[in-house]
Amino acid sequence: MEKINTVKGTKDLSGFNLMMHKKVCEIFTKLCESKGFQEINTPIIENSKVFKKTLGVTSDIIQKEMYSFVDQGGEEIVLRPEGTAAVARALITNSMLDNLNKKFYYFGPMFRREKPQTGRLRQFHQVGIEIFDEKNPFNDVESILIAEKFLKLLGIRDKIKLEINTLGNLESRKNYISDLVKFLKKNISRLSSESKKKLETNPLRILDSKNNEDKEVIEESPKILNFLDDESNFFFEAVLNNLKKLNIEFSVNPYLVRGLDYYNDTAFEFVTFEDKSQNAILAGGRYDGLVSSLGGKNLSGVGWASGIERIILNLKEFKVKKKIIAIIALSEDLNTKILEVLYKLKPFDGVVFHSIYSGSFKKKMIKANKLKSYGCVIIGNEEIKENKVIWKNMESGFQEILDLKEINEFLEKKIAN
RNA sequence: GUGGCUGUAGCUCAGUUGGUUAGAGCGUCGGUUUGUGGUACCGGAUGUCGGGGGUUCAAAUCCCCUCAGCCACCCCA
Repeated sequence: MEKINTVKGTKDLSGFNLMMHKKVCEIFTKLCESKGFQEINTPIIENSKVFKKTLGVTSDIIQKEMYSFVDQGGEEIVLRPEGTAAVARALITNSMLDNLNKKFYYFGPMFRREKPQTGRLRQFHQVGIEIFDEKNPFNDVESILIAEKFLKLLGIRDKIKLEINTLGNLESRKNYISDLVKFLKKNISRLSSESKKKLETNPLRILDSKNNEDKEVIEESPKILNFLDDESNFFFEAVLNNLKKLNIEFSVNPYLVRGLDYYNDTAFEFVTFEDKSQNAILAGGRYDGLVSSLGGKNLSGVGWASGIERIILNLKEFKVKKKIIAIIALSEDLNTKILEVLYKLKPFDGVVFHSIYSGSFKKKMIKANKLKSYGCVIIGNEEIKENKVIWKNMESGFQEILDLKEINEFLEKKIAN
């Protein structure tokens, strides 16, 4: 029989891996809830317009990475490649633009048809936040602050640096791009062939090229910071000053740009220090035009998204201290009693009750041991006649007998230490 | 999408210039008799050598194609 595998770039999640996943989401959820964010859960399939109208026709995502299909009703459907545009769409769909609280968080799978590598999958998972509001630098800082806190809670902040830049408002950016293009055209012979193409389609992206020849040209090229108008400049300074006051470490990277069209002004990235390919752990920025480009009112926003798989790559193993308690009976005719006990037991935090039904008694003990049980509840033929069971501490080997009636209270004490 | 590397039991790998029934460690399973695990000892099982085709008397080993993973580019979280 031919073995059927997962689709390229997708993974089954189970066991330890799944647990890490859930842990990241749990930390994220708790943090966001405590800071007044509310969860939003948008569908995995969307009308393709949601992204085509917002991400930019020159972006790789739109050009070649979206999973799309025409459904039986003739509608062009895509598997969502990212979360921000979908959340913005949801606000419009559900008339939430005037809600008092427009801070949202989400997590879930995203889909992009890329060539898979470590930290780059076709189905990957993101957590993210969005703050929709008037354009206000404090929101930019708050979103960065949440990111900062999130990475700290995960224990990976020290592996990661924060880089920040501004793309300026539309006006500033337009002026900058025209000058940049002028300069690059003069030096076109020195550019890589990739960058030559981008000159026509997406000149800003030339700035973060890793090609050495490009880098030389880029160093000499005009800088966005010199093209900011007063408004953009004031906004960026406000963000930076607040970060400084809050003792958030960052460095301004004038070559940091965004791949998606809807971004303007603040752009930031949390990247690992190691010089690897998939080193952006968390990235975001401000988007003024997003909501209106989807037909909503003129409402600005700022937010970020982070790849769960990339976080996990940097995570030291979480220690899960789950205590396993095996429930076994001396003979198989007592298996019904196991079920009785299992049913009687109340759930304890961090405790897993594991019933074992088959094999000789010795086999069951071996199995309990292999499960790394903290203890065993043993149902013995003699003891059960008096409604008693045996408790065995698997670390010390010490055994005692207890009343079945008091099993919850008894175990509560045993588990506590 | 482009280029490079890799692919042998569940896992980590070994496999000599092509040459008999493809190996090790770990894990797994069974045993060392009674209502008690861990250590020790003994024993068993497992592989279409990623898949397909070709060269050859003979292929895990050479050639071609393909798939998957990894690394870089690209892109991005």
